[in-house]
Amino acid sequence: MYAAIDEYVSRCTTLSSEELEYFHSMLQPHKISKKSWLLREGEISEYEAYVVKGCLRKYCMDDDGAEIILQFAIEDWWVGDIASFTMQTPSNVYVQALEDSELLLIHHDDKEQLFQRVPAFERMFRLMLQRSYMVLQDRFVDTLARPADERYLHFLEKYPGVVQRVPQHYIASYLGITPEFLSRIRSRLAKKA
Amino acid sequence: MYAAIDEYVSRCTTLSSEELEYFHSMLQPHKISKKSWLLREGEISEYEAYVVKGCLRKYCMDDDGAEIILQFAIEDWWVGDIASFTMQTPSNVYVQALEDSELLLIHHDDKEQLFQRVPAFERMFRLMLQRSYMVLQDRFVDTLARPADERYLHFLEKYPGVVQRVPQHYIASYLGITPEFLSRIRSRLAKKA
DNA sequence: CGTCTATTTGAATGTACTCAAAAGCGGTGG
DNA sequence: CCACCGCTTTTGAGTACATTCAAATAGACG
Repeated sequence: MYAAIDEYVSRCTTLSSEELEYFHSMLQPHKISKKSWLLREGEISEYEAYVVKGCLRKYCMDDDGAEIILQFAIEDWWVGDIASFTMQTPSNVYVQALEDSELLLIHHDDKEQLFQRVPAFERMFRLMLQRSYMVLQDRFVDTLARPADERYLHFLEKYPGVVQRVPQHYIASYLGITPEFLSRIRSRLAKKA
Repeated sequence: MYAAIDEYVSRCTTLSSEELEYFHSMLQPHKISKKSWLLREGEISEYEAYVVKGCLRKYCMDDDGAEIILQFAIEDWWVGDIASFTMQTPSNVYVQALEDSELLLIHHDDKEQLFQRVPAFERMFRLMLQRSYMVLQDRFVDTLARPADERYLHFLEKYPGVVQRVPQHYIASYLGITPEFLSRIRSRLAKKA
């Protein structure tokens, strides 16, 4: 259960076995079934989730009611609404399972306590956040500077395995295009090869 | 010199006067003249900058050599390349002054030391980063979901004062459109009113 | 005043969208 | 096991938002 997350932590920092055990005690194993939500718009995010097994999506609604996918989270990713979680304010995003999934949840209050007791975690989560920021910035630049077909190819490279697991119209949403247009892109690419 | 940044810090955390003084000792006042760079692509970012007075832009180049503006930084903003600064790797962004500006710089090593000595700063910079992340995410969603004319109006609301200080084609770049198109948007809006 | 850069305007083009309908696919129940 | 239902993907035609290229105009600065 904890092998993968321990490996994750060890890439950021080194902990004593007591610290690691304390960390484990803050985590709540949680199963979530396909299509159910971990968080909905308007709710206050109590937990952040580490994905042990499965696949989720984080998305928001624009004013026209269209969904915009912000993140896919598969094994070894964290997912949550940073804004709602840290400020304990109503969320404007949804987090939904795309497959039956196994998560490790950390509660807001436990995370604060963890930071107090083991400052190395404050650092770890700061580094995680930095990484998320860089990923988002790259994606933003990509979206502005590249046409949709290139963005799709980049996506295939960056997230191998996700395409096979996720319905195509979600990928279109992630890329910022309509499902119809992604379909056309794929058929064009298929012809070339 | 330090009044504004102290106010900034006090919005995040409370410090003793020794801690505050120690913080000041880590900051280097720095003047930078219009059109010169604080950081160029390929360089390793040594400093992050707090803007006391003036205006800067952070931007990157796409593969076609077109500039994409990532951030404007005016008074009371921090600016820097998070990726290059934290990982001490070559930057892929530029930070350039758009006006003669006064900055307070913090060196990478000094920031690390600051985190060691005053853990409250680790927290402060994590909160700053969280805010940056949320701002970027909002902008990203805006860019995907909204047409350019609405994005322009949002920009005017969110950053009042920037439009007057910054050449229009930079704003177009920030919005992810061509200068010609922004010009048309503005003339359309002018007709309506 | 002249030069250089920024902005505006025009015409043609392209990328991506909308709406509509057909085809494909997967799960469920008879 | 097959038939049916709902959802996803594909295909087609018309459209819109935004771009490119070119040229004219306006502004800023020495």
